[in-house]
Amino acid sequence: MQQLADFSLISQCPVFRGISENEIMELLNKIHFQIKRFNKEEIVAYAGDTVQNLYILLSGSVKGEMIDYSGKTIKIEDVEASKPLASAFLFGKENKFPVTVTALVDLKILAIPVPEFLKVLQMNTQVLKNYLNSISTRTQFLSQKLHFLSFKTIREKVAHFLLTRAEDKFHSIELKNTQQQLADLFGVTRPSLARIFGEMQKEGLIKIERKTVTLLNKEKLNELLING
Amino acid sequence: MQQLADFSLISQCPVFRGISENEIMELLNKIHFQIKRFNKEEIVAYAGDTVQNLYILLSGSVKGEMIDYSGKTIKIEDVEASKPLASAFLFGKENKFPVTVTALVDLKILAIPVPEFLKVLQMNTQVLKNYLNSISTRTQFLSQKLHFLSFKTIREKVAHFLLTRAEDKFHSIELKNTQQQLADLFGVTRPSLARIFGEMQKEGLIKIERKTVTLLNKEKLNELLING
DNA sequence: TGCATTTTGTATCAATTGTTACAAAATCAG
DNA sequence: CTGATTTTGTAACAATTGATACAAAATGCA
Repeated sequence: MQQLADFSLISQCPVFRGISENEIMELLNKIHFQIKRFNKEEIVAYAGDTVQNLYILLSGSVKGEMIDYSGKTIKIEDVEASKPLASAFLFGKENKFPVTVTALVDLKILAIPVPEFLKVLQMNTQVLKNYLNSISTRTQFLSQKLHFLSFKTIREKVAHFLLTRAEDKFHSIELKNTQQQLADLFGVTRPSLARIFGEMQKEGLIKIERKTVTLLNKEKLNELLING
Repeated sequence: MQQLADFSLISQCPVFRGISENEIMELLNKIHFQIKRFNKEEIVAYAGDTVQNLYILLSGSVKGEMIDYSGKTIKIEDVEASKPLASAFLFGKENKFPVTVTALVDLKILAIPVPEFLKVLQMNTQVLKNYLNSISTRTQFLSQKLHFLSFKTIREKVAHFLLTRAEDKFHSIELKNTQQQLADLFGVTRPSLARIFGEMQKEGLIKIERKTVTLLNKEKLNELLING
């Protein structure tokens, strides 16, 4: 009975999405795995530990923390059921936990050893696709974020943001965020962003009315990205 | 004969590393693939095209370029035989060429359709491992770079760099780069970096002799990362 | 409508970094 | 060793952004 509930949870995990509970049962019957239980506050994995299993949180939630050189901990992120832990760190050169993982409540974790998970990937095309899509999407997200961070000045970030939003043909954009939210997105202060908006408006690059931004000179906006 | 030369090239590609040419022949016999030829200057793929094949450059080299809004092109990177093209963009939400790919010389490309490549991944554990390792390593590289960029001031970057290099126990580091190279790594100018080194030395955080940096106060260096 | 709250525009000053320049120190080749 | 080249230390000034503050404008709600 307990097992049945688990399978239903597993099917909600991104890695097993689109697969029936019966199929999941069949798959898992063919491999070795463990269901581990942790009590609240118990440490699930230490930062630096080699990742030897795919861990899927079946119930409860965990926090990820980094430990600095003086021993203090800094919280990084929370993960809730039924998501995998460190799924981007199963393979590759640095297949180690980037953070120390601690149970926030009593919880259960499905642990599939990497060699067994490889078998699953080879047995089931859907799981293979799911996993490849998941880590690829993550890579692409990081790539975009990195590209965005490569713009150093606020002007460049704004120009890139506006040109990306405007696509090819359109010349006006509806902002759905406040300046504060945009500023957070760009990693700058709100007054600094407002200053740039004001300057770009004075220079005739854009026109701002309420929440609508009109691009008056796409060519010059684009030059901002290239030259500097 | 031509085919044999190709297989030898394929075996040097990261995705097929560790697999004998015979095995590669057997694998490829079971799937559909194409060997495409492009003339110098011919466009292999346009930015935005959906990536529908795994492309492996068998001979020659290509350049990747982005096209900006005014139609100008900016060179991004070159790829030479026998590397894959856009291998991180076969899957995921944005499985599109991030750049326009142009042949630098006459060249040959092995094109394996994604569904066929999935079959290869399921038939051969080594290829599966190679591919997972390759995109995971890339993700981890991007993660680290992103983490590094999250440090805003030069002081933070230097502190993080020094503490990471010093590991846990050691207190001195041999710099193997010039200040100029370090400055490029940090994305700052050389005089700015030198200024920070000077300041940190005056404050008693570090001591610099020739190429040796001694960490005099790890705790304070660490505080730089937390507080600011 | 009228009032409270949120958002925006703007100003001033401080902090950080870039730019440019130049000389001292270190390294290298002959 | 010596002279040429590279690397480093440092200074003065400009440019950019952050921090803080405050009023005007917009928005939301009773």
